[in-house]
Amino acid sequence: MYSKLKKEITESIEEALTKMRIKIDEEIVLEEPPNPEMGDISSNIAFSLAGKLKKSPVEIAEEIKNHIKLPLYFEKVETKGPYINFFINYTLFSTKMVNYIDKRYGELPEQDETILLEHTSANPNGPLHVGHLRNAILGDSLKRVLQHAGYKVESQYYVNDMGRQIAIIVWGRKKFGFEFDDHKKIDHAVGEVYFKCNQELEKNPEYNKEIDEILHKYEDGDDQKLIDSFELVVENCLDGIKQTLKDLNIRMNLYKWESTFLRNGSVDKVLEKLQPFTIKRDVLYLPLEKYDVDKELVLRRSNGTSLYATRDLAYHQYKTKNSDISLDILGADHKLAAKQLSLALELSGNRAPEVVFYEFINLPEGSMSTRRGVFISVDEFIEQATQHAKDELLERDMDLTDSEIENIAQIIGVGSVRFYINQISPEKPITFKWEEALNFERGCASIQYAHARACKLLSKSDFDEYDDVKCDYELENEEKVLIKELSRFTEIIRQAAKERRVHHLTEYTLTLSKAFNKFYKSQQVIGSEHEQFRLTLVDASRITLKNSLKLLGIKAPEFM
RNA sequence: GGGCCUGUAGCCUAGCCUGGAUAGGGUGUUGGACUUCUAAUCCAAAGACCGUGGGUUCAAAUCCCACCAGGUCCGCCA
Repeated sequence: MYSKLKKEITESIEEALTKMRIKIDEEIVLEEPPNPEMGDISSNIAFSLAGKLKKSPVEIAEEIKNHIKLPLYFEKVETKGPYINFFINYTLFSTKMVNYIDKRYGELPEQDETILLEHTSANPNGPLHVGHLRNAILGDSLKRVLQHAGYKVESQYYVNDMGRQIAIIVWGRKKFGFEFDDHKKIDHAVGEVYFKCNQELEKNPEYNKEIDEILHKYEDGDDQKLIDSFELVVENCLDGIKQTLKDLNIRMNLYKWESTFLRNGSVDKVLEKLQPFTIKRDVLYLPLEKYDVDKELVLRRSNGTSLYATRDLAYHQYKTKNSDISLDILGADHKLAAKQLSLALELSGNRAPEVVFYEFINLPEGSMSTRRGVFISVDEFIEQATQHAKDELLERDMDLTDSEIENIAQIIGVGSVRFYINQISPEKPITFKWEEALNFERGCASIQYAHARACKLLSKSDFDEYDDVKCDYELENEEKVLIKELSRFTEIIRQAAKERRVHHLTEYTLTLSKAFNKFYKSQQVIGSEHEQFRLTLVDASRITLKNSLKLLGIKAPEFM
């Protein structure tokens, strides 16, 4: 609705300018005045016309104001210096808003395009750690936003089963008899073996030859026993990872194994298409200096085996065929590789993916590494966050059963984990500190709390949707602010979907909950003479809060 | 050395694409509000030469250039 308000203002300004016989080329940009007393929406068009008309902006603003026909939902327009400020007619607008918001609020019209969104795709050589977390949460939240914005989205996890990492584990299990510890969650047990193998490798780098050999054999695909042992490692580890993803409210549509593309011949097909552009020395490579990339892309090793990039090329060819948009979530360290991949895809007649990059999450003492066994696992992070929430719940002594406490603590804990990641722009590096990550006040919990408060109010009053509620009084400031925030929801989703940036929504949800909490604190709902309207407003807030949280992959408890 | 990213109160962060009014939040600090729909809340105070220097502009956190600091990439790893 907010964008509709803006559109109406834009049109009325254009109309005024036409009356004044002024033509403009640029788009009319609207903004929000710094203070509600100055109005709700404003235009600074007078500035840009000043040079052209050789008049002072103040004069121009005044003149435009005098020609303006007040749009619907507005009650006043005035100038303040060079600014033209519009005031919303809240009585009218609020009536419209509260009746407009229903449980599908924020959904945009269906789009024709399907998006194949690849995210997480962590190597199955250990549990997900906090570094992977950013990929998973950014990816899943983006999926939710894009779906809400009308796209058909399929999420895929690209399973890297042909990597050196897996070969190392297979090798270590055979050579040293390392076994997965039954007492541990399986992905953690795999990670532990991986760590031990690497210690052996470090002691004796000669072993690397044995690993190359294993890798070569796996690629040949003749040794069924070897294939089985690769699959055992990968499947086991993946089981653990899937559990973690489930805990995070993430469901993948498909797990696509890297080896598929080698075994079904599509790797060879891509290489054929690229053949005119490649050079064969001892390796097969694609030179890219022409395209401003200094580093050539190696497609086959001198021993004839393929590389990650080769198989990824085949995977992206599959994406080209099976979707309209390929969207990848990648760490910023993959920027060069992604550029090479994109060029190779275009040369082979395929589509380059859109990529959302994010910077690393490091520990204060340095980067995380599964190989060195230095990392904080996502499981541990969730556990700590949940424990923190549980302590808080117990302290409030709310007469809940044990299972209710467990359940709500989990919802709050996971929510805070997701919120923590979503709140920070992806291009910003994060140094992970427990005290910051576990600090929920004013974060996710305050949003969930606002939602729970709304639910409680509605249940206490036996609220049952009223038809055609009318606002027939001068609203309090807190109500106006809340209404305005509610109306911005759709525009935020549109923007987040378009920019592929979820964190606008995080910011919005926080602002909305703050507006609701202020309203709640300052205005009586039940028993007030405006009870009917206010309850409807509470319900509209409840829905919008719930939908916003849902898009962030966060559950909204009805009490806490 | 070259490419990319980041630099906003003690700490964390939004705003930068698309330049406009007093740089928005949070945390921490100080003070205040539960006989009133849940105080994970609300109110108030203090705290910012927007990394530095130049430029463009009526107007720069925002655009351009240079520099400084941190991160990252430049594997026949993934």
